[in-house]
Amino acid sequence: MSIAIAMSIRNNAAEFIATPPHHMVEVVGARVFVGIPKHMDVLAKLNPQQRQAVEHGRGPALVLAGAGSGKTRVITHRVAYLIRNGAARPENILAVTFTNKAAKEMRERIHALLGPSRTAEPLVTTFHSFCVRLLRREIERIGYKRDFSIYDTDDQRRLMKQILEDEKISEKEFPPRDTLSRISHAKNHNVSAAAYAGRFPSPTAEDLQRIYGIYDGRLRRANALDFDDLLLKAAEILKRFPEVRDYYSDWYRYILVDEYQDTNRPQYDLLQRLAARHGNVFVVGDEDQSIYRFRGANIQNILNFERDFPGAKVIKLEQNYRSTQTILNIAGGVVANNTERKGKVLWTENPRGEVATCHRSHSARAEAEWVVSRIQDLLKENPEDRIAILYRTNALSRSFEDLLVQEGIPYAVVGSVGFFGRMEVKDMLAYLRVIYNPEDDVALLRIINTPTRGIGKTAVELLTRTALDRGIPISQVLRTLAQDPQLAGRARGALARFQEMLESWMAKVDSISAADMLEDILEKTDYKSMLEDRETELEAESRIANVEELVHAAFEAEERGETIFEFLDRASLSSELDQFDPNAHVGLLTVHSAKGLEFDVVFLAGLEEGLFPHSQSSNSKEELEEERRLCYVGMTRARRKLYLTWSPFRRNFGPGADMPSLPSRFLDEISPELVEGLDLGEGYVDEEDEDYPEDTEDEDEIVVSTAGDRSDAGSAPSPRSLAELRAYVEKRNAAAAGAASSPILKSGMRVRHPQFGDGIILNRESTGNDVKLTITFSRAGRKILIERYAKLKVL
DNA sequence: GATTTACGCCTTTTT
DNA sequence: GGCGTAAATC
Repeated sequence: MSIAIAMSIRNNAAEFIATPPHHMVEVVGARVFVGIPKHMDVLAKLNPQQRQAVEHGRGPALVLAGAGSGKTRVITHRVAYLIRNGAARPENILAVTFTNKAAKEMRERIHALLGPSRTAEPLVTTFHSFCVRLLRREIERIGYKRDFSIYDTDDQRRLMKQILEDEKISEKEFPPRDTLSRISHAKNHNVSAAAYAGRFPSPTAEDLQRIYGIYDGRLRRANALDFDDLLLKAAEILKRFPEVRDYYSDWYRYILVDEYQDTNRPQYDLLQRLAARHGNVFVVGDEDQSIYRFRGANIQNILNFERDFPGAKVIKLEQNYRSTQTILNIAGGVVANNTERKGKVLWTENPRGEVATCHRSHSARAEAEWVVSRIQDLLKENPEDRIAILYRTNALSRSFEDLLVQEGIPYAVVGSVGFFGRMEVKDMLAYLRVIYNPEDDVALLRIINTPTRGIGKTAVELLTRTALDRGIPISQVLRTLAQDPQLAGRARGALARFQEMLESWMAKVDSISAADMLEDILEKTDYKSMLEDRETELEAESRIANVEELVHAAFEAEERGETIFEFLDRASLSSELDQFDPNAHVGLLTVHSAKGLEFDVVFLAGLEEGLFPHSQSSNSKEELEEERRLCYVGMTRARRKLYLTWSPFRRNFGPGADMPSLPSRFLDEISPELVEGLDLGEGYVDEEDEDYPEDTEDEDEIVVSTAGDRSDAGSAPSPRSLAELRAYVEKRNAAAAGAASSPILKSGMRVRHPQFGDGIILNRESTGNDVKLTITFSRAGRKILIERYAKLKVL
């Protein structure tokens, strides 16, 4: 019966939306947009166009906002304006972004505008997060249970591999990644499994259609949704249940959308339906920054907005506040070569600024050396600068990272596996998922023998086969099989022990917190000892620390009053970009992940034909235009100075690997007078090459002192792989942070916390590996913190 | 069942 | 060149 208990709806995970007040419509019905604004401060620092956008009344509006023109500013100010003028109560405003990072920033800025004493907050969130919230409340209408799981790409891949195996389909013929991306593509275009072959004819369409159908069926049976489903199912509910649509549409009277150029079909449908009752859709976007076509983003959404939302007001923001005129001219000159655009010309009152610098290197290594030495000079001159190295593909980060580590320059990188993507963290979360949604077969298979507990391949096959034949979840098969006398004793014993463990956790589902549950899982499974015998000490340490940090995160989530599902949802929807430290002085990231960010100085690296534009995205005009927009996005991240680097002799793989590369065509599209060093891009071999002997840097190889410094993170690195390199950096940083804040804390001490402010330690107790501190903060009240993670400063 | 070796691939990826 | 997966070993 434990399964039945676990399936019952816990807490009030779904009660995220307050009941709408009866007088809501009256509030909104008042004419609030005429007359003298009572709150000039919200409008004060806006230019006329921004102000016009912020003050827009009801009905659809499209703000075409060029790079650096105050896009976020317009949205945040408009939210504040609507609230201040009484046009809407905070809780009736919905602002949607694409990234958690953007949502967080927006929330903070709105908060700053409105001040603290608000009872309700506007809902500022991502599309996916919004859908999850809606689904946790409404999904039973379409036959799922409220405690559904969210399948990330890794889960999807596991499921797909399982399906291919069950169906005896070769992975060679239908590579899981590829197949999934086709399915995703279909979903992003609102094409169901049943309609697949009709809409996307191809020699393998029939097979794909079948696989797609099975995949969807399996998801449903696992009570699971993939990322695309989150949008699709939410949109479906709003379509099929007009009363639900009207409820949400009445509730969210004002809808604001950031980065509208990146919306896809399901997102568009969602907006249409949410706006059904009022049409108050205020979207901000820039067609020149549409760079997610490959993920289903439809640039037509922004190009056709006026057609789709009749009577839409269109406002252009063309004044740029970020960059120098030179940088704008460079970027503008490149993107002007595109045809699929509405056309904007950015201008700025900022100074003309320095010309950009183009530099050609004889190898990737030399490129990195040049860039890093420039960075050292720049930081010497302006230590407060924030500098970014941007590149088209993640593979390019390696040479820069190597050198930055060697030179001891701290940097932040997007592109490694984020916290919630770590194997050990995912394992732990999979345990939770099974406990809270026992139908989640993918999660169950992930942990059934992790750590190993004698449930081998044969046992697992028996389980999956039976589950498949009978159309029931594996957890149910497990219960019968664990008691089946026909099963060999040893296997049965292992299954029974695992089953009992699950049973005991499921029984506790309503009585203990996620953090306690995780602790219990760690203890019963002895998970940490599995991590202890890893190849390197460094790896084991880092993995164990991650597991502990997860427990801590669950603990903190609970402190904030989050439900277990809110915690799990956040884990599912978080990305490594969220962890990128925007205050780092040197940032390494792909141009894609740099969108929405800005830096004082930008190095745009790897500007070669085949790399940028990428050879695999140069097959059509559309693809090439997207590459060009990408280049535009990269260039416009820079405030003050832009560096462009390329190398004809980068080691590249695939066909034509040993051919020298030509400089990127985007370099040719820049007016020569705006860039120094461009002329060097003419040929790929010239006399200067003699000045660059290969591997001049051998003497820089720092010899690791061998005298018992194994635990010392200060020793020079000799890591082979990127992962090792990053683990090393992580440890070095942790060591530095630890050294800076290692005073022994005691009860009665006054401390300062970065978020909670000043407080006094009431109690300090050890619990196993952790030291828990009870602290009363004057501002934030009483909190319980883990000493290791709380970044406390003794006062 | 775990560890080792071989093979094949190789964009971007807000969620 | 390096990584992840898959068969091939111990």
